[in-house]
Amino acid sequence: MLLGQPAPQVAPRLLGWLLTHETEAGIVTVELTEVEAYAGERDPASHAFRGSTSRNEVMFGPPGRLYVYLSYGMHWCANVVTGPDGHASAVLLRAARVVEGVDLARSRRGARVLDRALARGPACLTQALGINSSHNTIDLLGGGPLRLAPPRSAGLSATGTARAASVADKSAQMATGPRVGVSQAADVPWRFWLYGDQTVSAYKRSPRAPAGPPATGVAT
DNA sequence: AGATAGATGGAT
DNA sequence: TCCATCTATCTG
Repeated sequence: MLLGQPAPQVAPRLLGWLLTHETEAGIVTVELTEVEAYAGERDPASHAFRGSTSRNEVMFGPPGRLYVYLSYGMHWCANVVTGPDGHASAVLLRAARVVEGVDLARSRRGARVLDRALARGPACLTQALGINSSHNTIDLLGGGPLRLAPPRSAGLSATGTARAASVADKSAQMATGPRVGVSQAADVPWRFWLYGDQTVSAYKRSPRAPAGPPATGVAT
């Protein structure tokens, strides 16, 4: 199972995956275009670096669950928990394209927000989907109102070969670079995004990060 | 107990 | 560039 692997391995493969939230107001589905990997206890930038707390507890559980936390006291950010049960790794969902429910997403984000900016940025993404703290620990693979699924192109017959072909296509357009807003371990290229995609958030290096490698590079 | 940095986004 | 103002952690 893909999500049972460490976050740096899972993150690039989640590009193009679909996240759907169905509520009484309607359905919004997004296609992930930008993610970041956080490797848990061994990663100084991870919320789990200093062990389990009431906030990050879900990260230590089984993969496929959602970790929602409050950022800077006002924004919700969402992660997909990865790795085996007991290992706290997660993938932060940074940006996505709204592919279903554009009107509902805009009603949550603001009338004048451009389509491509509806879910551009981790907090915008959760707002467009209507995700908040009440969704923390939800199983994204459990067939509930909030679900994560592979790209449609990967398929109706979700065979290993079909999925592998889709991932290969994605990797051709994928770029990697340092994580955004992270001062620790700023040298690891654990941000992954679809190269040239207009829904990817603008790059900003942490003001405290040391000088490092170039911000972007197309993956080979 | 108080200070502060942080996986931010939007207005000025 | 500044503001809003939650959490976990560090400092006195």
